[in-house]
Amino acid sequence: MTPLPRSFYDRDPRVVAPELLGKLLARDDGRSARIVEVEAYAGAEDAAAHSYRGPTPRTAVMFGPPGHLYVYFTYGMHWCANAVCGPAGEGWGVLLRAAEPVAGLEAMRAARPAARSDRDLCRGPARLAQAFDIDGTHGGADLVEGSPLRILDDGTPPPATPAAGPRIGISRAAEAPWRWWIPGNRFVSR
DNA sequence: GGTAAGATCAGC
DNA sequence: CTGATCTTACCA
Repeated sequence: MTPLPRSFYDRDPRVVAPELLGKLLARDDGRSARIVEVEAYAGAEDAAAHSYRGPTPRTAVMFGPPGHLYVYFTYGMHWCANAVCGPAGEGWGVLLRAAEPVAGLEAMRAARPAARSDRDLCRGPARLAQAFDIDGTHGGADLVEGSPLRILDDGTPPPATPAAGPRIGISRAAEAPWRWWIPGNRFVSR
């Protein structure tokens, strides 16, 4: 159970994303969930990325050092979380789209009263953020040390053959197959 | 200064 | 399928 080191994140998000499958998102209060679905966003070469047109106040964290959390607010009500990747300045990141709850389910249920079953606790990027009580205050949180949030390696390897396909909910660069998930996993959002 | 679209979700 | 709800970024 060791936190992923900074070097893990310091690579292209299209390499990092599939390797994040099977890792554990964890909070210092005991909540943890196994990551089963992710999407890569590739900065200046990716028209679907928030960072596509360069840094803005909102996306500043994406252009900072890797291994930090880029949290954004969307649709007037939802927070979503990304792991910043690559060298500072690239604007690369991996959106955490879905996870399988492992521990601290009580706290997740309390954070997500709308969830109809445990399957829905972390099934979708905004649900995942809500289950972990992630919001704007966690923008820039260090996933390696010094914040309540971590991504841990418990020895579970990523799938040998992850499923891949187009990303969800975007209109530009909609063809790029930069979404990865654990094949057959029931906690994947789609 | 106005406006359109948005890396979504829940309920009908 | 649609309404909710509001921030950001882009354009005039």
